[in-house]
Amino acid sequence: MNIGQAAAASGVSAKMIRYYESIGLIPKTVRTESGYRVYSDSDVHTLRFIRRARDLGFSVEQIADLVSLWRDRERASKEVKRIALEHVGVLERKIEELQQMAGTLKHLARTCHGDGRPDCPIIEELASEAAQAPPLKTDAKFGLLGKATAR
Amino acid sequence: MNIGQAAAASGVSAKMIRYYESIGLIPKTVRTESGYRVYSDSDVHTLRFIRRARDLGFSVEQIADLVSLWRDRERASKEVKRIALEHVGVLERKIEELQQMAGTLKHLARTCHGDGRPDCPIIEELASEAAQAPPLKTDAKFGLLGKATAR
DNA sequence: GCTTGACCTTCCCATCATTGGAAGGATTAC
DNA sequence: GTAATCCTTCCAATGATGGGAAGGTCAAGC
Repeated sequence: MNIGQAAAASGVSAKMIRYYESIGLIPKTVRTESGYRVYSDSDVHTLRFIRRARDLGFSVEQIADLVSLWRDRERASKEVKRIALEHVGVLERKIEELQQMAGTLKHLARTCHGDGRPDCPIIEELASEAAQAPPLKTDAKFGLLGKATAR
Repeated sequence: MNIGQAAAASGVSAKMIRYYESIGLIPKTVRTESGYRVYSDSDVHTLRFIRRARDLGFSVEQIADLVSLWRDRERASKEVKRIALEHVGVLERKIEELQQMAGTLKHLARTCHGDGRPDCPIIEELASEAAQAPPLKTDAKFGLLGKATAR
């Protein structure tokens, strides 16, 4: 079948199939005389595998590992589990971070009238001085020069 | 002060300060004769405001709105609250999505031995046929042609 | 046989926020 | 004066995806 049909059957867009091929996640396919890519049911199966992993938030790099583990009949489930749990850890850290953000904002919104008055705790909090301005990445490769460099 | 000092004082990297200037999030600064950007304490205040909003996950576009609302003494808190709550909604949808992913993976990992044996429910689930392959975005602008186009 | 329309190809560009680096000029410390 | 550190602009890359142009191919209908 052609790429469009493989896309429809796998749920991975034709664009992405070509991209996955270009980065080596999937091998180069056979082509017709005129250059059309040709896919087998087995290829579609692989694409569907990839799509599921992607839907679970795995990165392309992780997916590459999972695909090769999938192909390896002798694999140890230990490795798969390790990748999965590592990813769970990443997801959970991200969740916590978002929850922190949402919590802060909800709290601020709760104390905001939300009417026509200009008073707004949300803005006030954002503008407040009481913030640590920690990990910085400036152009400077070393700390600030001297002391009274400011003007 | 110079950009490096403004960066250190605000927690926004020099790179990002220039970027924010280039996209118009912050106005162009005064320059010294030799072209160095010069920042005031007030500018640093703005940058810190921006950094906080960014830390709360607001997009640059939203931050631009928040900054202009901040500058507007006559603003209605209603608008600020609307932006904040809209963002909370986005965050919560994202959280739910990630929780779904993490939940599925944890469930799969729980049923995986994680030892040297090749049996692995995680891989099996990813490879299973039982998946809907719905919303697709192919190159094709219309559905598949005819019926027996495949070869 | 020829047109038409849907499909395929490659190539480039854009996203979003951020970082990295190169090449070169300015300033400061010593 | 020199070296270290800062600044400048410009270009590129990230990750995964979509948009679109320019052009070739295929199948159907006339």
